[in-house]
Amino acid sequence: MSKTKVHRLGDLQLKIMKVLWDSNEATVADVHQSLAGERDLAYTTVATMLRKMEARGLARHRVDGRSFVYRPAVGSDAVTRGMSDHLLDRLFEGNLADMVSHLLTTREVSREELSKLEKLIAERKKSL
Amino acid sequence: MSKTKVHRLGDLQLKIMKVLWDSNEATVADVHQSLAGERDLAYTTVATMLRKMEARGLARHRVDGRSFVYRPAVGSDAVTRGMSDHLLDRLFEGNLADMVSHLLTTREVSREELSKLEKLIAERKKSL
DNA sequence: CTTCATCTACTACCTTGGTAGTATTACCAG
DNA sequence: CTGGTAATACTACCAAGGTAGTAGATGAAG
Repeated sequence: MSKTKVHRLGDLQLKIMKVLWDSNEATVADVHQSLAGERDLAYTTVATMLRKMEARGLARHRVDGRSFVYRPAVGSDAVTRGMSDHLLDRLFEGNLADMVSHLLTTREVSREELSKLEKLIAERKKSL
Repeated sequence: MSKTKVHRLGDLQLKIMKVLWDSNEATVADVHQSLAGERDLAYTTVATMLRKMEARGLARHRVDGRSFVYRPAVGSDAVTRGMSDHLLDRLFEGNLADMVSHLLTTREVSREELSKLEKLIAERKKSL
C-alpha cells in the first residue's frame, strides 16, 4: 500500500492536481498554460513541481515523443476527503456537526443554499 | 493591521495554540507538560516553537522571574475561521454549500447530529 | 550540417514547520 | 562559595513546498 499522504497539498500542487483532474492527461506545457494568468510561473517551475509530485505519488507520467504526459495518480475525491478530514480532526476533534455548524454560523449563506442543505439533510436522514 | 496569516498552522503549532487558548497563560513547562503523552517532545522543542510562533505573531510573552509566560496573540475563532476559509477556497472555490454537502455525504452522521443541523439551519433561515 | 526551439534533468535557493543539542545565565540548596 | 538545576538563546538540521536557472538532449527548419 502506497499510503500517499493526501491531506497535505500545497496551494500550487492542488492547483496542478485540478488541472490534471480536469484534463485527465496533460503535458507540462498544458499545465503551465492552464495556470497562466492566475499564476505567472516559469515553465521549469511547473516541470519541477510535476516531477516532485510524481515522486510523492500524486501523479504519473508517460512519454509521448519528447514530452511527458502527466495524469493524476490520486482521485480528487480522495484528496478532498483527505484534506477535509485532516482539518476536521485538527480543528474540531473529528466532530462533524461542530464543523458544519461553525461553517454555517460564521459566514454568509443564502436562503437558497440553506434550503439546498435542508433537502440534503432530509435525504440523508431517510437513508438511515 | 498585523495581518498575521492565520490559515497555515502546522500540527504542532495548532496543538500549542490550543494549550494557550485553554490556559490563557502558560509557561514553556506548562505547554510541554500539556503535550506530554500525546507527543513526546524535548523541552527545547517546545521552547523553540513558541519563540518561532511569537515571531510569527501567533503568541506573545511576558517575563515572570526566569520564565516566559506565553499567551495567545490570535483568537481561536480567527484561526478556525482562517483555516476553514483557506480550505473552503482551495477545495470548493469558496462555495460553502458544496463543502457542507461534501462533508455530509462522505461520512457518517448520526440522526441526532442531522437534527441538530436542521435546527441550526432553521434558525439561520429565520434571521435572514 | 547548423541553428534554434523545446524538453527534461539537475542543481540551487528560500521559507517554514518541526526537532533537538549545546551554551549561557541565573537562581537555589548546602 | 560551589554545584546542580532550570530557563532561555543560539545554532543546526531535515523535510517539503515553491521557484527558477542552467545544462544537455533532441527534433525541426533551413
